[in-house]
Amino acid sequence: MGRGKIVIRKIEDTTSRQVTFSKRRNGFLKKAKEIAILCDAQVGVIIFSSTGKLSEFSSTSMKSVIQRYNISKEENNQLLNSESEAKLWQREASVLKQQLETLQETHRHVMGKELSNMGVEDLNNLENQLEMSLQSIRLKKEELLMGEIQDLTRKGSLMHQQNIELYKKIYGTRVNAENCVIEENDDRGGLMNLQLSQL
Amino acid sequence: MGRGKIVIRKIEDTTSRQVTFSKRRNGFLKKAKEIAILCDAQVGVIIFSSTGKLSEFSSTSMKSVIQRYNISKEENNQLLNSESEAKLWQREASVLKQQLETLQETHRHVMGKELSNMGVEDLNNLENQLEMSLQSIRLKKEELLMGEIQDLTRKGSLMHQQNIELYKKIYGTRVNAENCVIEENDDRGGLMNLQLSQL
DNA sequence: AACTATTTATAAGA
DNA sequence: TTCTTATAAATAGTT
Repeated sequence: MGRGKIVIRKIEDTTSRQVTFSKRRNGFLKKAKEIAILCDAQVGVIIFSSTGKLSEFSSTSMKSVIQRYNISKEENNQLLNSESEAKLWQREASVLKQQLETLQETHRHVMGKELSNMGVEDLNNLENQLEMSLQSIRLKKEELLMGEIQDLTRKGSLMHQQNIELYKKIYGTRVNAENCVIEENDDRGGLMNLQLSQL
Repeated sequence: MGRGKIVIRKIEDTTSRQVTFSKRRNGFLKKAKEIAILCDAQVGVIIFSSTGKLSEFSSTSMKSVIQRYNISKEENNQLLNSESEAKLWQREASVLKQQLETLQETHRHVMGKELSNMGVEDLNNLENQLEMSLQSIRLKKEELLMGEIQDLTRKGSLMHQQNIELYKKIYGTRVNAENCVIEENDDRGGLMNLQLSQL
């Protein structure tokens, strides 16, 4: 629709492109207005020129058009629009904050702080709980220590055995292996030294 | 541009309106495409017909157009777009969740649970902490109980005094007030009964 | 969904 | 940018 027919491809000449943009944008926005009025449609148009300048038209507020668009899309695929997503995370944060604060208060009580607004009954419960906890903890500690002792004992025996073997290798069968064990197996350090000094 | 000139106002006839909408929408979307290509513009078009049907065109993704639009608007007024707001709250929730989980683990340890991955050193610290907590709690409990005893004692004395006064009123000055106190002030229940039975 | 007379948009030029 | 104008494109009313 002009002096000559044109093909629809990017206009390379910058000036020409900007002139065409300006003309067509006006026509385009006019048509947007017309269709909105004539056909009672809700229309939103956003145009960024190649120079980055924003032009827009919306029959109702752009926000409401975009919101309706998002809702429309949301129905098709289960994607959330960022607005309701924001609300969702806000709620999530609020719930977490509440939980954290509750737990923090409980924790302070357990640490023996801020006991002012607790009754005797509460204090008794807390005391009993902590005593049970202590019992568990001591049991666990004992278990660990016992394990460690067992482990050390096992390693000690092993080393002791090794010592005997080494002793045998050095002194052959002439010496009774048992003779090297002077201090019995409650001094593994001594055995170790013996082992090292003999090699 | 048709057989006759028209005025731009809502077409009241529904069929006619829908036909016109359909024709103009096609032309409109075509023009949107053309300006995007010819002028290298970023274009977003959203149209809801009067029957609620969505038509759209966007040169890049609609999301990116709307985002750019929001950023563009954001520069004018300092409002956050809901997308970055969502990210903000998401980060907040993530931080809170982390804190909560850490505290929950600590709390479980304090409750004597899940001690498996703790060392002897950790268990010792925990034990000491809990013993200190217990000390605080017992102190507080004692304090409360002592307070309660004091309170009861005070109330008891008051009641005792009242009893004496009441006794005096009934028997006048004939009887020495002190005689009514048979069981001394370590049995206020008795005094109370005395008071009630005498009235 | 076609047709077509007419209006409208706009390309090129000034 | 804006105006002009020849012409392409869109479309109102009709079939």
